[in-house]
Amino acid sequence: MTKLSKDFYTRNDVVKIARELIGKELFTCIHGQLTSGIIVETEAYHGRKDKACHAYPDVHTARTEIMYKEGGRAYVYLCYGIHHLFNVVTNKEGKADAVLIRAIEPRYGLDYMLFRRKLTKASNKVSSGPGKVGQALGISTVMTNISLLGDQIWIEDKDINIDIETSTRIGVEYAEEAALFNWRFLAKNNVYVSNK
DNA sequence: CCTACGATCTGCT
DNA sequence: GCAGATCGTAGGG
Repeated sequence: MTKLSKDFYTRNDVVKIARELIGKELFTCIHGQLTSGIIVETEAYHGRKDKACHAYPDVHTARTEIMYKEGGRAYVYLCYGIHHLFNVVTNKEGKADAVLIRAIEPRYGLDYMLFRRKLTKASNKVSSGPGKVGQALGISTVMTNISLLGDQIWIEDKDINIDIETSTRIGVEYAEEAALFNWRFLAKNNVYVSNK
């Protein structure tokens, strides 16, 4: 088994982890249904130091409390009332770092992902954006805080090598200087990365 | 209690 | 290209 270990997630460099997650395979097994995809787009959010992060400057609420916990768990929240966005919590307890998974290239269980997405034919519409990833993999806010070392959501290293590009993060124009950080990572020339 | 708005997506023009 | 959907979260009264 090549499942990523707690040591991978608890390191003190969320930007590096966001880059390293490109090319890893994200799995969910929900109600017995196994689905997976290669991660092709991520964004790093750096806790209390990052104006784009929900925990900035030191916000402790029922929602954000999950990000302050030890790395290696899921942070899932509802965006625009509709979309369930999946993040990987990283670093030690108290830091509130997380990586948003923005796009995957489907691998296992494509038919079931199409069903969840209410689509009939395969295309990049299945998983080319953070809301789509959540829906395709069956992830919802009730799964926030679950361990990534368990058997519902986990990530495996398949030794895949991918050319990586960087850019500024999407949808965080309000975050002043933090909006300019090149903390978005994407697989070069991959059709499953999100638009814009 | 009440209000404003968001780490988005879709459908229509 | 743009408006509408849709509701939990956070902050203020």
